[in-house]
Amino acid sequence: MGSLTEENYIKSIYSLSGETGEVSFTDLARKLEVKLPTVNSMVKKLAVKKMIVYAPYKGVKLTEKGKKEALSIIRKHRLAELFLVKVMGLGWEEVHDIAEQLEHVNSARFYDRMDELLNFPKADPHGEPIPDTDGKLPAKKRIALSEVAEGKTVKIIAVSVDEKPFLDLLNIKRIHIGDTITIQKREPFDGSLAILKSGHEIILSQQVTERLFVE
Amino acid sequence: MGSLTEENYIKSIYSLSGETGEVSFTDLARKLEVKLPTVNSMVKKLAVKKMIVYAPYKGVKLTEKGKKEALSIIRKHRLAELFLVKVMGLGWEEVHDIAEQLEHVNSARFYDRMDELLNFPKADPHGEPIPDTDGKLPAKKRIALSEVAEGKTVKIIAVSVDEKPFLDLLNIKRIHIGDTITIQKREPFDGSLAILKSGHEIILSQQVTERLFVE
DNA sequence: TTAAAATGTTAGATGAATCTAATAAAATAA
DNA sequence: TTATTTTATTAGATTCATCTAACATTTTAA
Ligand SMILES: [Mn+2]
Ligand SMILES: [Mn+2]
Ligand SMILES: [Mn+2]
Ligand SMILES: [Mn+2]
Repeated sequence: MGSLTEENYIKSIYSLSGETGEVSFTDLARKLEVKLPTVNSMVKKLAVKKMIVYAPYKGVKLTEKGKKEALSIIRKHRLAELFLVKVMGLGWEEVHDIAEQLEHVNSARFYDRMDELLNFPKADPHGEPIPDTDGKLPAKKRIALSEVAEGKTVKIIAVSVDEKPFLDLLNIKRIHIGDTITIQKREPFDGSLAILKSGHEIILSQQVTERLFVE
Repeated sequence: MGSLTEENYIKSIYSLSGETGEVSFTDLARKLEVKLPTVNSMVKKLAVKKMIVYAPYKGVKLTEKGKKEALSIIRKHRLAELFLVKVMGLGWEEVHDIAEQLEHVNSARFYDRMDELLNFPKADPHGEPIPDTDGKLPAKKRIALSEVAEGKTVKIIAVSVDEKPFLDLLNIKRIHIGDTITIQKREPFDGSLAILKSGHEIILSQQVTERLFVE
């Protein structure tokens, strides 16, 4: 484990990694809300610690060690979020900010007890999978609601954003993980969807449906 | 709220304050495990922030603002300890180190929910009182077991040390908060006590009985 | 295929929190 | 009361994480 700052860099690099695993300095700087030279010097430090591979003017990429570290932090974050919802009775829209702090708590006992109390859960309150202790992530295929054809009935299994404004909107629209919905109509002009949930019609903009995942 | 470092200074100054409220730089440096000049510069900074009053070569003393800040951190620490024991099922000997981290979590919701779930508790797992939201501390008179006369029957209400080695020893001796015990004999040579707890004799050194409080 | 734009790097500075070495003041002991 | 010891202060350096300004490289577009 490195410093809080290092942990946040590792986590951000992980979450920005796409197919190739390469992450640009510009994207990292935006995500972490720091300037480019800051990222540059931190990246060099993480390279010395063998958390990432780095060569000048190439992007940056996590090593196996770095990936494991990232998944360990993500595990703590997601366990904490679920614990805050299930045990402490907080809403799914208010747990992310607390989990951002709890994910840096250094105590295996604390997280092992959470895991036990939650009965070794597989997903967080936003439907995101919880990595196991070895850093294994149960990959589940999921489709964005924005890609689903009219007439289909699907179950909401995850949201890809866990920040308050988005989840506040879903609360107002009464959209939750586990809901079964039917796509009634897709508006060609703006891509918004009219969906049916237990008899009620709900209108969702494309910005929303792109961030809702179903199976 | 200041930085994590500032919070730890405030908390240490509070816990070192005796009658007068004055704390020496030397004591602070020892408690925080830093050198004297480090304390000196930090103290100046806290004085600017009106958390303490400071004049060169005088000790340092918390202002009302500083005292409130200290009690708010202590409240979080003790609520966390009790939560870890009562809700998460950890032992009283392993919660202090985790609470040292949790006390810096910035979230009123997190601590309000703890408080509710624990039913607005008055004391932590070590018998220490939990300050309320306004920073009021229910002062209870308590006597060190080392001061109690032979023959008396008393109830253990608190321990003044919550570090693992001490609590591990109490666990081995089967001494817990709430236990009723009778002082059988005080050994004049070393001040150790033979006590009786539900029929069993337990020998406790003076170093232990000084840190056990009864009523 | 060169000019412009985007992206990444280097140099040098800053603030926070720490240190060591030297010095000053206050408290204690001879 | 003076000398010694303890306690506190100052000066200057270090490490971490950050910044701005200037420069270099790579990518994209004219
Ligand atoms: Mn989250
Ligand atoms: Mn989440
Ligand atoms: Mn404690
Ligand atoms: Mn305690």
